[in-house]
Amino acid sequence: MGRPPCCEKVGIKKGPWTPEEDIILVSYIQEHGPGNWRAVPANTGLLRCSKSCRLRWTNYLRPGIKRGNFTPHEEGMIIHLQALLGNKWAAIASYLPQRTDNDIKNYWNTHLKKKLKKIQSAVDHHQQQQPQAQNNILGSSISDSTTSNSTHHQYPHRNNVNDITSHASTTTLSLRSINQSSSSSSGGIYASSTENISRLLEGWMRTSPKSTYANLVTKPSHDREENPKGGQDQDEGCDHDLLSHEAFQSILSFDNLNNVNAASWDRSSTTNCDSSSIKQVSQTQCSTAAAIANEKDKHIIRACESTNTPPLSFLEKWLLDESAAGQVLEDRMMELSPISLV
DNA sequence: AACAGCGTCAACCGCATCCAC
DNA sequence: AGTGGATGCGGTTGACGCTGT
Repeated sequence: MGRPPCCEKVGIKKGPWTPEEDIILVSYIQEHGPGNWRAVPANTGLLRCSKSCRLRWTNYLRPGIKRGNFTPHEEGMIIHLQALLGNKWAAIASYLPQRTDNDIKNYWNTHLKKKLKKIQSAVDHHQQQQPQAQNNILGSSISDSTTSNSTHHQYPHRNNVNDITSHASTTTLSLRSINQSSSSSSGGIYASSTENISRLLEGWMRTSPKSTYANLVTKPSHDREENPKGGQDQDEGCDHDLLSHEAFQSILSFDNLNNVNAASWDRSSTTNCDSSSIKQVSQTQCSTAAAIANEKDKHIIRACESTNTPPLSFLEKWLLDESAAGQVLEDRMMELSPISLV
């Protein structure tokens, strides 16, 4: 007998979320924090299944999400990480905290795959024309990033080095030089969505000024930080102006939802530190790293072990070196390894 | 202007994994 | 150790918008 569905299919709404539903969901999560998704539809009256609520939150409403316009640096990181981890989108997303796994997956499938294919075919074509020159190009670009280790070591899940993505180093460089007509500019959908929610809120707040969400949007962020379980009783010093679009955006921003962040980022921290795939990769790579590390690396690994913090993985060091030290990655490394990297 | 084809991306589905009991 | 529920993840789908004819 198969497993029962995660929710009753009858009476469950499907398809795109409305701004009203978004408001209800955000309001509920603001009050209770993410998690216990099963309870969300029951407690909010949303005619959505728990999965759908979770997905909507993690992929769309969660604070700190950046949409559209992938930067060349992000592209490079995705290409690298995809080559290294395979289609472990959640793991990849943990290195790009502002991006969701869904976003990255979509971007990979719609943009990067094609780009790499194009580049690969160009490389192949070039190789046929000038095999000697091409060997030099590939040789130098790969060795740039792999030092003395084999490609197989760099991309442990790959067996077939002919896979286009196994040439990530090459393609990354190629991508940088070709430099992208980059990126769909589809942030507009989100923007218009939040505008809609903002507009809806205007009317909604007029009728229910005492609502939790009204408290949320008018309460100074420090109050919320200090009173993570809602703190509805401390709204002195803030007026109750209607919510502007900008204000709504700021509500959804990372900084102003700190009280939820601890919980809402459970997903991201999960993928940062606890996700099995990352754990596996980190473990593998740490042992690999230990084998080849110089004194500095060994120091870092030892320090991580002694402080019980996830070690700065070989992957991260490699990415940092490779990606010209993206700020996000650096920040993440500081998070993971609160030890001096000197 | 109407239509077809294509690209994009939000959302769904089903399986995997985790976790409490 | 086994079981079942909850959650996470990755592949896929379908609606929608854009572009070319």
